Amino acid sequence: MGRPTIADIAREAGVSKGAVSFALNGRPGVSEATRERILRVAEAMQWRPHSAARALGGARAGAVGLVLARPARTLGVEPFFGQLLSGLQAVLSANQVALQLLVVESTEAEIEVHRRWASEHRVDGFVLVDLQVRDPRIAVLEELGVPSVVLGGPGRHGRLPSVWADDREAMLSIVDYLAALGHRRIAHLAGLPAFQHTQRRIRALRDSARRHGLEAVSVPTDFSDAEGAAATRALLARPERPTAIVYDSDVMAVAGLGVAAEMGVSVPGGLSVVSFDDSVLTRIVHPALTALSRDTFALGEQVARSLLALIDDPSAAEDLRTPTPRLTVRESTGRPLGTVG
Amino acid sequence: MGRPTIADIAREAGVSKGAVSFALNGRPGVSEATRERILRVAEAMQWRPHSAARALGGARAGAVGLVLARPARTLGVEPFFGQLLSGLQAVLSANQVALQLLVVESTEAEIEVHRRWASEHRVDGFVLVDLQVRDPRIAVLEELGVPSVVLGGPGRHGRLPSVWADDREAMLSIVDYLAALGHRRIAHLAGLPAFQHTQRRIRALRDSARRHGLEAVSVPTDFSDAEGAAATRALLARPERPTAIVYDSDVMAVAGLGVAAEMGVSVPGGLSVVSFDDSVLTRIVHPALTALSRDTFALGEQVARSLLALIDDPSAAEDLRTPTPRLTVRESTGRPLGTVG
DNA sequence: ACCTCGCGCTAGACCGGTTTAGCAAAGAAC
DNA sequence: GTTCTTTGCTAAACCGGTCTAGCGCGAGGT
Repeated sequence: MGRPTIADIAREAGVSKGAVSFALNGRPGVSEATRERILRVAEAMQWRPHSAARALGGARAGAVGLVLARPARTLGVEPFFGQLLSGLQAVLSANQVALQLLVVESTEAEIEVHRRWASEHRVDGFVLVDLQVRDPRIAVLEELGVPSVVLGGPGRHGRLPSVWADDREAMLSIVDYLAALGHRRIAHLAGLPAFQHTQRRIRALRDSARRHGLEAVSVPTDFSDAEGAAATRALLARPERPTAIVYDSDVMAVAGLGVAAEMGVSVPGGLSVVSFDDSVLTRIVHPALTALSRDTFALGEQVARSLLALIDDPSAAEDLRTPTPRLTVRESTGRPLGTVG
Repeated sequence: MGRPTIADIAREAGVSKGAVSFALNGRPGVSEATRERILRVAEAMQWRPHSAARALGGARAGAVGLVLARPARTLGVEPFFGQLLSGLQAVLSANQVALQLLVVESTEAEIEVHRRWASEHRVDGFVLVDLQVRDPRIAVLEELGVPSVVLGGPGRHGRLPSVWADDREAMLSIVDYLAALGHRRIAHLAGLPAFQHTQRRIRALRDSARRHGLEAVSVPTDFSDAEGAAATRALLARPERPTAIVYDSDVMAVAGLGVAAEMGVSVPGGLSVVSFDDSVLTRIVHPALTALSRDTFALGEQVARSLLALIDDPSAAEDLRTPTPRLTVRESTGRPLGTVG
């Protein structure tokens, strides 16, 4: 005999299938004595639910989906996703919910997967990341009616609830700090312009620079180390080069650090470097990078909690703001040369 | 009406459920004309299979499992896993197979998840990584009878097929290269001693050093940047310090580079640095690191292909050797100071 | 004594597919 | 012309759960 089914347990315990189902799911319909007897039998026979059979009865699939639209080979460069995944898992697995992960090449493919998984009843909900400026995924997920949580905000995300951190405030704190050190020309190596958070950071920098009365420029990139390095090279080659550069990702920041070394620009003497993302990367390089620290693991946990709550009660959609990232000052920032303390 | 079922299609096309099933799965039992009519109707109604219903009939679950036993917060530090995941996905998703991912804290928990997923019929097979010296997971998976592929070898892995690269050969090529440059004292910052590949690399270094008649020492670590840095500091503080260090991971290598800078040891003049793993990390630091390059993405693809083949035909278990990693020389290695070319 | 209620349980429909047994009609073999 | 095969299809069982309708029974109310 293969795996025991509830029918086997029912026979063994001398009750009906229905009674077994009630007992195993802790719902009324059987007496306490019978319930215990059934549980003992189930335990003895090492019974486990068959997830497909459960999902078939219109119930939960017991899994949530995360689809990443990125070029296939670039995943794993960003420590961010590893951290996020770990956080998601910590909460999901505690609730016996599995995570279905898929990496695809484009947003169109991602939407197609959303449709497929939803209609195949493979998942109970989705996590949406990399929110774009006019994100086509929002409407599709709303139409599909699958509970979904957006990571990012507070921009437009339709009726889907989001979990977000205030990166505008974060950018302001960076500029305040650099201005206080005496920097007057700040560059910003931004990420993909299509992302909402890229736009928010660019705007925040512009506003803040105006208030402080200093020069600031944002250069969009594709988040890759190659573009980060190339853009840094271009900036440092200008006659009036910036005394500080803010990088939107730690990979670009490290690449920038390499370029500075290559061009003989000392850090932080000749150039201050700030990373908008913190990870082990920022600590293992030399000099260690000043960076915005946020608890990505905790962020993942929060997203998972929000999604599970939404699945339990689809009417309870609610945005949730997480703590604003704090600036961790390390060795890569200082007063620009020529400034007297 | 909700999602269309094959019953709806059958009614619409004027045939029975069975005929629809035959037609949609491309198997004999219906005429070509009927098949096309059914396919057109299914297309028009936007029918999608209900994965749970399929899995229930004793058929495939349409998913494979990957369980990682690591401290929750450390995932994402190693670019290796991102690459591996991408490779796995590329093949799996082309075959409409999903990947169930879970990160757990210990090997015991990992085994428990294997048991649960297998008995819940959630997955059709498993990918096993981080092969240990006497790995308790092997026996469990063999007992469960779930198709599984081991990443790593050629050590003991029972009757489970494995996909592996020859890291013994790889280590030999590193030592040959360093010896040719004139190095006579080589250190090796190894990974966790419990891993099979750690042991193989340590043995390979010892054997090779003996043949070349040079001094070599392996220091075990936990793969973390912290231990990598600490061990490097200890090595460089010795009176007779090594002129070259081989790091088992790129994260440790970068951390070691930082320590060298901090202690005023020039690279590659005072110290040559080699990383056993290649990723964007080794290229963005300065100096760029000489490293063993293997195509981790392709490795993931191969593992996925092997697993799918094994699921299709469980008797076809076969080990598969992938190309030996090749040494990519960059700027972090050179002749030791005091050596005349 | 009768009706009502709630409890504890059973029987069986149901979810959406796959698969098998079987049937009618047409074609082939003798 | 009868028998055997093959083709194309249908009906229904089946997978392993969930869930609803309903039944027998003892307790409580009148």
